[in-house]
Amino acid sequence: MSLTEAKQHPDTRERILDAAEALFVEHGFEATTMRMITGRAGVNLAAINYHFGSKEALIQDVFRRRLTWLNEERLRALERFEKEARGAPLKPHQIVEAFFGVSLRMAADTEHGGHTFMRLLGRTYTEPSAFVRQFLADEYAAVVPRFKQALFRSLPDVPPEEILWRFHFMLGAMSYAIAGTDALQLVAEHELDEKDPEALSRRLMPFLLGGLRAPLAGQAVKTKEKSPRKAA
Amino acid sequence: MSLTEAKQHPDTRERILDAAEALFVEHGFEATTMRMITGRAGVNLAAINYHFGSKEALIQDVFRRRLTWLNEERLRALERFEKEARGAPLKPHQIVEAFFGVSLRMAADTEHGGHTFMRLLGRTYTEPSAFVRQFLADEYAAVVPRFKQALFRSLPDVPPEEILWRFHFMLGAMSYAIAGTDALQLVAEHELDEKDPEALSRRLMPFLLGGLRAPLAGQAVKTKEKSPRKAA
DNA sequence: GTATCATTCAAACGGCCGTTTGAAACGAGC
DNA sequence: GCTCGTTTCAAACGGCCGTTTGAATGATAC
Repeated sequence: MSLTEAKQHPDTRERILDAAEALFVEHGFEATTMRMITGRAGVNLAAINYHFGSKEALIQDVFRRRLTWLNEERLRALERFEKEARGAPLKPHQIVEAFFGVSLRMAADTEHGGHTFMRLLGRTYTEPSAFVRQFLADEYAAVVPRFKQALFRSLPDVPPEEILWRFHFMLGAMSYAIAGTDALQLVAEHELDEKDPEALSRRLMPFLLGGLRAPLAGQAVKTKEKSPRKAA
Repeated sequence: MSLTEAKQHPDTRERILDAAEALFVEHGFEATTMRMITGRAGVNLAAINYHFGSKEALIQDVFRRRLTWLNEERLRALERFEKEARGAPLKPHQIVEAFFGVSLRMAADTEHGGHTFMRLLGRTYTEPSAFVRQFLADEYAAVVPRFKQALFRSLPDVPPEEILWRFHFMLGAMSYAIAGTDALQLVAEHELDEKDPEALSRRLMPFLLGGLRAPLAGQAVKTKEKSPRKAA
């Protein structure tokens, strides 16, 4: 009874997932040891293998816990817009909003770990480990084709291949934006004002749309001409 | 003499740097072991500690070997434009060309390892390891303020803070673009055509410029609503 | 109480890590 | 030839890795 003063164990699994998530962001998968995780979580070393089976399985569960919901939410947002449109092609800003807006909203949640997770996710797109990449590919299998198709319909004048590249560029911009302050300090030696995450969305979304709808590089843009400002 | 048929050792240091560079891209710093590096380089395990002192020092030398030149080249390109301009502010596309064009040109060099290095560099912006981040900050100390100043002058109507963020977004887009095919396969399950690196430049530069010059989010760009939310 | 199941624990396992060592091999100058 | 400084080599070092074990503990139902 009174022997254990703070020993309460409010779901060992969850404590481990939280600790692992934070440590993976800080140090990466390989550099994060089981002893670091269990130490931070305040549980026994063997708890990871007992509850998850292996370190690899733990990594996958860290992603599954939030990524499944995130992708479902992305699809729900897209479908909401498509319902509104009644069969008409969506506007680019709607598609961008459905995919990246949902992500940024999760990144804005600093209370329940959404921010930490989105940083991890951004870091992981470039993660080379084979099994992680395979895992991500599976998790995205349901959502990516839907957004590709929506973009193709939305921008019929842009070659599909070009659209895929720009989608990729947008992913990169967002990931850096969220992984954020770390790399940013390279650019701005002093803290860039607030952590206000809604502000990030206000900054990032125009950039993404500007890039997505930029004129194609059909011919050299370099000439002295005055870059024909095309109105949307 | 004829005893050694293929034993020729064309600079052990260089062989180690090449092997390490490639392996760091594939597996990350932590997951790449000295034995993997020396094995691939065909040199003795102790050679790394003999020639570089430690694994950490090797990592730094891998970067120094190319990054110093890259940043000097970036500065040279910027200064060339500034000389042309005779004191007038540069055009955004010139600044972007000076910074990112040089990078993309190095990424286009698949013969001498420039491509491998740029992939590593992109991966490393999000690298959390403290000493790597500190090292990068030092290496960029000479070049970043120059480009910041050029951008501020080039876009006097855009708040400096906004410019820094957009520079950051551009960095992210480029890094993903170069780190490239790996994360891209998430989006395009089949190979995206060529590896032609000049094509990447043709695709990326319009995107970057479109993002950089996108209208601010001050007011809604879209006709529908005015997004009355305003705090700042 | 006793039996049953899930969970926690301290301790140990083999294996690979980055690094060090001392001797062997090499090469240039004489 | 020999010397001397540089480079390579096989072998070993202590230490930490992810995982496993078997016993202790807790909770639940009878």
